[in-house]
Amino acid sequence: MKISFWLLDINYEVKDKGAEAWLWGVEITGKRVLIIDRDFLDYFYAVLNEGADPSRVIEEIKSEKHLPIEKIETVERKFFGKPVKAVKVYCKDPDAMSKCARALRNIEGVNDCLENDIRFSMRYLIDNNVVPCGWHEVDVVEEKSSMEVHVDHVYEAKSKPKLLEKSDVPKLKILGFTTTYYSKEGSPKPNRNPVIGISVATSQGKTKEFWAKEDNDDKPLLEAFVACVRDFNPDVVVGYGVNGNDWPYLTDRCKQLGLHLYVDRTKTEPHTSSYGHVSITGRANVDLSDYADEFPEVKVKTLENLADYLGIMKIESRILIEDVEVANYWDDKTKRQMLKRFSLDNARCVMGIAEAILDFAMQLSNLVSLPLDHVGAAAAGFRVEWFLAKRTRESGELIPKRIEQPYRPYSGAIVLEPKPGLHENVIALDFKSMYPNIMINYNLSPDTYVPPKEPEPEGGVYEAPEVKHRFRKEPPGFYKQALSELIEVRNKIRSKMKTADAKSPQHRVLDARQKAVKVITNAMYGYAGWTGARWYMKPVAEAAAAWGRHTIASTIKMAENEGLNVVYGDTDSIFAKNEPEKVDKLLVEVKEKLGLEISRDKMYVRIFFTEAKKRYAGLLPDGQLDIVGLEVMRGDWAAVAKKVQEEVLEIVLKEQSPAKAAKFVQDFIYELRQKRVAYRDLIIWKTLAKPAEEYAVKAAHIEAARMLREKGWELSVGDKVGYVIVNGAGRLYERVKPYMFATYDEVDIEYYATKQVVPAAARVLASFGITEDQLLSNETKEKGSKKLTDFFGS
DNA sequence: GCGTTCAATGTACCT
DNA sequence: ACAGGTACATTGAACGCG
Repeated sequence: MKISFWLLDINYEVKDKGAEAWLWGVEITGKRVLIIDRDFLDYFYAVLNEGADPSRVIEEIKSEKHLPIEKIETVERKFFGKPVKAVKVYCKDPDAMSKCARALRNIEGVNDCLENDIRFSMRYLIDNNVVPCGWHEVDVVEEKSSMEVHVDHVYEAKSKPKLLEKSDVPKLKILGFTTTYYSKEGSPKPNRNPVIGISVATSQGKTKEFWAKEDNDDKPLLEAFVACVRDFNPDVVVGYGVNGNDWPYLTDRCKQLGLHLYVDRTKTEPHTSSYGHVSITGRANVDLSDYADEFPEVKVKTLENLADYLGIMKIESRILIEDVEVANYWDDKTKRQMLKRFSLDNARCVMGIAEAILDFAMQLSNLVSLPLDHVGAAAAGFRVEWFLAKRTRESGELIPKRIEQPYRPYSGAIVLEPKPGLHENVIALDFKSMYPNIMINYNLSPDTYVPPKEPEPEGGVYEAPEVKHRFRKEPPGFYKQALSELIEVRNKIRSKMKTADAKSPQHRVLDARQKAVKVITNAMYGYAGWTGARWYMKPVAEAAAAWGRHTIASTIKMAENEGLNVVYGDTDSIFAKNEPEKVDKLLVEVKEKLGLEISRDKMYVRIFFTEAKKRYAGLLPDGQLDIVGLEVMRGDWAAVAKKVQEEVLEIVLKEQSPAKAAKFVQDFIYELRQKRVAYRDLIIWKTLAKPAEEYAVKAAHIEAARMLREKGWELSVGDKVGYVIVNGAGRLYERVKPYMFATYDEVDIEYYATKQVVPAAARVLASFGITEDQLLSNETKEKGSKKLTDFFGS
């Protein structure tokens, strides 16, 4: 029987007869299925020394009778572009591969063993061209089994699944949840604090709540939650921060209570796996917090903030409850309803965010071939790496071992000194995908690099400016092939998108896919220079950067020769006074001489540069401000300062009246001193970037974190701490309090005036001769006194 | 002993 | 745990003074 299925999850089971690949999927009919493939043998390579005799090595391997080796064959492969002979060693037990590889490394003639570190599931996906979140066709027979598996059919595969062109996504059942723990003081711990609530929302628009009774006994609610999951039988389970918090907590708590957290499709419990994600067999467990980085505009990445940003639930419409307050809300019967509402709303937010993110997540999973539950947890470097690993099947490249390389810095891009002040009518020109195109044009790749001592190969080399690294022109390298394909695929998707209705599901899927392709394309250069990369090759990254510098420097020269006035530039962009005919000519000349495409990007009616690089603000034709690098864009300044600076920029750019802006600042400071600004606008957020003991100096946010810990609130690396500066003497770090522990009365308003609002405003206004002192003086509030406008006009 | 100076530290941003 | 280039606030030790 032939069936078509969409691959949701993969795992493997080791049985006496060997390992089985378990493919979990959704049939085209909508049936949920498990397909078991018992016909795949895991393997690794023993790479031979040059000139070694393969048959002798094979004899020796065969003599190692104690090793669970099933089959051996000689093969031709490539390693960093060089042809090598290797012995492919098949093992029945995937878990014994590393042991085998270690033993075979000692055999004479064996240079090294490779790919023993590729896990069975990934091996299966790569070798058989089976792709997560993709459709396949496979021959199967129904399995007569007594196994308790929560799907419509269990099949045994009678062929290898064959990838289909079909690119839609089946209708999936999604379940989102949030939890509430009860702890009077400090972070909840599974060994002492019960789960008092779990709220659930599903893709079918239903919600469910499980709350503890008066005795706070969580056993019944946990049992009810498990039953709810099994009953709904979702394909995808989503939450926010679930990999690090909820799943470990719930698993541990259930263990304490003697319960089984059987939320999967077999009867196993959630378990931590690759990249720290939690695996739920037969379902895709997706932690939405893994995708928060896709939204850099959101600075403090809480569920509430992300939902607000995505327009799912506006924060103003909500009652927010801090962790510190949860127990109080629960204990106070008059407030308990608010806590329940808060939790349910959060579950709805989780479902809303899932709907916004899952398309992208599935396309990313499909593109790089990491299962949906792995791909979010995998860092950018690993996503690129698996994308490349997947391509070794065609290229015959062996996958290198991961070797931690010593860090060796190299020079990167050029940033031009901006011409400070206001400029009218400026155009930004930029190279699209500069590094990827450079890597393609000059065939920069780990397998095309020609080390200095090697003679120039036939067919010639490209030699990078300044750094002089050489790369063979032919054949096309591993990176070039991958990048060309990515760029071509993205162009195809984008042209296809134009023919699809912008609101159609097809358009959504295509847009998600082109974003996934873009992310991987843009990360390839960084990957090449990452010391943790399997295909790390510093000369590749260094040469790309050198060609980038050459490109932008040449472009500036051409622009100036053309008579254009270049006012700024960074890496792959230049900003110039807009003279359309000259720009037209430049675009053509650059393309001709450099073989790279530069195009018009943003047009600025007016643009303002400070004296610093990477910080400017421009007025766009539609009236929007484009603010870059300034305090407005930063997450570590109090909202008061950011709001004032934004208003100042608005006045300066639109009305061209620094005096009016200065007046606004003075008035604002008056309001600030009257304590009329919202308390939350005074909070400063900073990330804990390392463990407490590793800090060499004292600092405000570290001190605030210490105070939280003292009260039992656990913080870990990567967490953001919100604090305010309070009245008192001494260093800044001696006058800090976590914002939930301080009151408005304690706040040191003068700090916010002199160290937040005024510097942020002065960053802009200093260019117009307005000093911090002038901004701080409140003389405009006194009747009859001279106003700044008297000095500067309006 | 005290105020000033400046390199080091730490975070977050830009492309 | 993709790269390097950059700004900026704050700390804290070195420095200068007499």
